[in-house]
Amino acid sequence: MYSDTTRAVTHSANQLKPGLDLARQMAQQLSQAIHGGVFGPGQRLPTEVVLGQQYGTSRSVVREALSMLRQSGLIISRRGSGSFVANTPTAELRLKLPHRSFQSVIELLELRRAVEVEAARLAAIRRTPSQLRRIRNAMVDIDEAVENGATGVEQDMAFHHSIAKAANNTYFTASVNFYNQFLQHAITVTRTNEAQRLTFMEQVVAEHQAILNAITAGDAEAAARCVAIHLTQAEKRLREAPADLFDQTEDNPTSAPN
Amino acid sequence: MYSDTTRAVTHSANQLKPGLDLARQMAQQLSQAIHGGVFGPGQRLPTEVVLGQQYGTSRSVVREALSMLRQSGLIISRRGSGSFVANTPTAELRLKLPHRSFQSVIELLELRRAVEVEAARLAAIRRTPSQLRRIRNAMVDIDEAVENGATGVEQDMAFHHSIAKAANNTYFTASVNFYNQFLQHAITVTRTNEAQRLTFMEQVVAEHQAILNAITAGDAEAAARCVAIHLTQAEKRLREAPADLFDQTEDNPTSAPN
DNA sequence: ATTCGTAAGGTTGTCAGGCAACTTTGTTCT
DNA sequence: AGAACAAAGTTGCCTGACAACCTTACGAAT
Repeated sequence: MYSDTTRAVTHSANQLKPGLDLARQMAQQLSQAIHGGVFGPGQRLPTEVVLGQQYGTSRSVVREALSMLRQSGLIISRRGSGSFVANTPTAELRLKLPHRSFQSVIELLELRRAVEVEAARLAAIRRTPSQLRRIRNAMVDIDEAVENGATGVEQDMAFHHSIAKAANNTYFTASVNFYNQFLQHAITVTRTNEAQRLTFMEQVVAEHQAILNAITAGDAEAAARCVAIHLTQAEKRLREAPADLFDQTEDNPTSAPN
Repeated sequence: MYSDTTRAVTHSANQLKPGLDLARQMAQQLSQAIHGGVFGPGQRLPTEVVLGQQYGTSRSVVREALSMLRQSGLIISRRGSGSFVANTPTAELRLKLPHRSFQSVIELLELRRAVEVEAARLAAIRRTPSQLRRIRNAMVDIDEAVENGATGVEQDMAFHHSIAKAANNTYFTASVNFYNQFLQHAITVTRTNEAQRLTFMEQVVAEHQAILNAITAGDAEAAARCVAIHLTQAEKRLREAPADLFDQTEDNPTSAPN
């Protein structure tokens, strides 16, 4: 039954540069092989010994490489049986985030704008009535929270989340959740900018309202435009926030030895 | 200088249930210790041998545990020096994706369009001369690969990667790399659609050329438009690919032994 | 013929020891 | 004091081995 895997040829180039990071190289190649379809979902891949022979490394390296893929959720290993490609492969986007650096927040905002503008465009077209209701409710929640003296940041996140969900595309919601997790701090900074708090909140409410109207009307282009404006303004508001709430250190050679 | 770590007592309970997943248990405990502040950012943790003694395991288990933490971005290991707690925490976006399902590929393409359109817009404005050269080279590489009978998928990925890089925003490059990892298979499917291979490639080349021209000219809106067209067309080409190259099954219990 | 048990082989998890490459520290020489 | 050198420490990688577990095949009993 396992014979088909044994005849699996050396699946192309398994050259490893002898220098360093042997395991990482191997993991990368294996990952590519899996994503490239060389090993289908559920399929058993060669044993650790065989992999070691194919790549010309010892079993230690193979094990560490497999360990990486395992932790990435790409494969599942079972003692006595073998390592199998996961049936629902997962991929991870790992971001290093000095999440107090001003520049990194700006860059993250740019990515957020890219994703949420498109999300809004799709949401305007695809939103179901109940999804539209959820968006509307989320907006009300923001007002409520602000009136109660809260920053409303959480509710703001929920608002954007509801829009992403209305796009009816799993990846958009996952991405938006991911980004916002880290923008939360930055936005909180903006909201606690007491000097301009009221005018800021007025702007935010108006911009949100415009987005909601566009999505309600089913006007995709308008929705996209409104979100773009909203996030551009958000960036502007962030730039006007007190700078000392961020770490200025772009790179910190002492704490980050190469 | 390292004396403070050596005097580090057995930092609480390092009991491991002897049964299974020894490395995972150890990684969990170490992770807890780090998050709990036992090991501060930048601090060196005990050597692998010492850890093995403390936890009563062999160095193999220690190395696998550290490998996990390393891949989680929690620590950084340097040969000859030791393993150190990372100072910049990382976060991960993890997507489960039935990567052969047609619908999921379409959805992923939508997200890709969102990101890469904006990336192209930024690239048109921010690209340095050398980055522009890299994009141009990547395009040439595609032609070359195709002429040599290859699918050119890898080179295509490199092309889009170079554009993302020219946006000069870390998060864009990371995201594009992330998405493309999974679209590689799908695009390979399209490219191996022999029936329409030539006409497809002609289209692709023309679309790439248009993108390059817009970025070269520094025309942000045109660049965005061209990428949007390119990816919309890519989706169209994908839809015309033989359907039997995908798994229709949303979940496949036979190939997924629990 | 089918079912069950058992033995054999294969595979991952863990252990043990060792060497090479590299880094850090300490010492000696100028 | 500064530079060159020696020594010890640490991770990356290799080799070999055994235990726990799974899979398969074969034979015996029903």
